[in-house]
Amino acid sequence: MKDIARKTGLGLATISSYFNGGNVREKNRKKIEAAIEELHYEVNEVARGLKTNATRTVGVVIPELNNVFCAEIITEMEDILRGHGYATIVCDCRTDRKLEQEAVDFLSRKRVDGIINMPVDTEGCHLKKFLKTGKPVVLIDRKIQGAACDSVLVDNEKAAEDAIELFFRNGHRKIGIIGGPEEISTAQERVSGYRKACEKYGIPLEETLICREDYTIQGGVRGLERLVKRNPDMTAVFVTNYEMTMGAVIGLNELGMQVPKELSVIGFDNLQFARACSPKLTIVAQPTVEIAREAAGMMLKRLESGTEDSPSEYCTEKLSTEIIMGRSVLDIRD
Amino acid sequence: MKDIARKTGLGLATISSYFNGGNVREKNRKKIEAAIEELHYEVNEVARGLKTNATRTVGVVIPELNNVFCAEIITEMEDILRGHGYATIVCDCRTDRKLEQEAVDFLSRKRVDGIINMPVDTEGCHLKKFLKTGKPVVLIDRKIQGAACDSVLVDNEKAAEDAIELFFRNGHRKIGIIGGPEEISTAQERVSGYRKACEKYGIPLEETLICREDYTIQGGVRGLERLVKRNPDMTAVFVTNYEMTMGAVIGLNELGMQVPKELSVIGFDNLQFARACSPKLTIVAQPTVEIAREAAGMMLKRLESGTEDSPSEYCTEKLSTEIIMGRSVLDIRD
DNA sequence: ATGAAAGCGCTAACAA
DNA sequence: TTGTTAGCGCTTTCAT
Repeated sequence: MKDIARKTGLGLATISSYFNGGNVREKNRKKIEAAIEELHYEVNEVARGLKTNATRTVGVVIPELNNVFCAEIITEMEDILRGHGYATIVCDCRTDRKLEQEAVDFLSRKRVDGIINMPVDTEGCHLKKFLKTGKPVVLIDRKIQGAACDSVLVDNEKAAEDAIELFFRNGHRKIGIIGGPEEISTAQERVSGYRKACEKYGIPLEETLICREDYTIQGGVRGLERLVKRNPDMTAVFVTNYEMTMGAVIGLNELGMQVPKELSVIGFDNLQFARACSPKLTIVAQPTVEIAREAAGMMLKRLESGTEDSPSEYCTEKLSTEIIMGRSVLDIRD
Repeated sequence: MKDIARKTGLGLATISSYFNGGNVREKNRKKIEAAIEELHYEVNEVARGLKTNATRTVGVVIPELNNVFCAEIITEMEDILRGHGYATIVCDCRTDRKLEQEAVDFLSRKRVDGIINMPVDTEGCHLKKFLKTGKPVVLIDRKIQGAACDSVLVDNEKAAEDAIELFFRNGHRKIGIIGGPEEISTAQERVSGYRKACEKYGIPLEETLICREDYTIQGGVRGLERLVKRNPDMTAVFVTNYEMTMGAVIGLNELGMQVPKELSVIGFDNLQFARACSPKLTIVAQPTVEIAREAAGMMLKRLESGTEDSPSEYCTEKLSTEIIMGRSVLDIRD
């Protein structure tokens, strides 16, 4: 910047003013532009960030980048944030608490203006230090009890209830579920939705029909094999996230079982994958785009409302899922 | 930092030295640590970056985050770079040249130490300015003619030839191909590999068997429908990337066609998806982990070799693909 | 509308 | 080993 000041004979303040939309005389504007061209000048955001104490960057911490649900949300959020002049730093913590803590600390040292997080640590310890800075945090997908921040969630109990209801209406009474890890709130809710629905429809709860896996493809394969082996009379299975759904389909495939003749299936998320299954898979789909929009919107609101709001009014948005019909649920009513 | 200097009665340099692994007397080390704790101090990487003119951050620019091939590579690269103390800023440019240019410029202003890029602009215009800074660039997956940087590629011609050879050995002579966009080097190579293989095996080339789509799921659906309609006697199809493979499977599904009885198929990438198909899909798989390792390794080498190397010795690594057998290729020899 | 000067939080060269 | 000091590139009063 000094160079361009020298070249144009102007003061530093004028150049700075030029870059920040201030008033600069037409003549000087031209001169500055010429100098920029000649010197290949490019603003140094590092220096600007130091001075203004704002990096116009938001950090995103997620358990797995290599996960369609996360990837879809991030893609959309990034678009929106970029549209408002904010950059995004994505950190994938490999579903590891320690790496998650490191990611948040790293972003904090990089002085991001806010963090959007799909938490692995359900206690939220990793966010404590960052929250003390007064900068905003938005949680997505999983809640943390008593966290001082906004959240965007999905009605997971309802999602599971809808799936069980669909099975019930088609005559199923022996319905298995491949649930997620005990400590993740979405997994708790989906399994409790299953339990409540069974109760509601008078379906006897059998613990052998409930299995917990780890939200991975391999987990889905294992879960399906286990359920099938333990419950020869089971007629339907509900799988509670996308990776495990893919795993369950692989398992059925490798066991040579026919869907829906031998087993009815309702999966989770990823419409395109559902379409690629034969027959087309019926799924419960989460509104990824809306989740992203909502989260980005909340973050921008905090960021742009100059001063921090009163810390009491943290809001929690709960979105609805939707069943997308395929042909993987057999009507066995006689 | 000043606060902790005041609190401990030490000089700034001592504190700085403490943070940068210098020698600090045990007594003072203790005092500093106590002060850090008390003040919740955290290094300001923005300031450090300004001073040292090195952010220990590498930028990654890719066409789509929401793409398994990209996501797998990024996940692995991030891990490696993090292990060497480098952070990663990922920019998804939505397969848009303008956004790609903006992403590179953004990273440049953020003063990243290097950029890893899977280019959309095959001319490489977007990198020109950044390359002038003398900082390293590593290209992955797609080459750019005459670019002053390292590249990690895959032997795409060989990949296509292997697929066609497999079809040929199983008696197929009417083999369709769903190719990618004309301007992308991988797409060119995969189609030219197909042409060369046909020549080699004496299979007459028919232009109606070749269709070009855009590497998306919808493109795959369209391509498959088009090929099937135009070539009633076609017995096999080779699909040249993962998204289009999924699309082709969807198309086959929705057309109610049996694989491999009515049509043999070889897809591309994503073993898990191939396993989920029924029957299991035969695919050509790219070595994503190796690509990531190689790219991260090249970047680290440039970054850590203090001074820039002689600009002549840019290297290009070419990795091999592998066929993973499924049951989607029918032997029609009589 | 423009210029001079202070300072953001840190590192590094030099001196003690 | 520790302290002093200058300065990284920018923004921002406060004068002019």
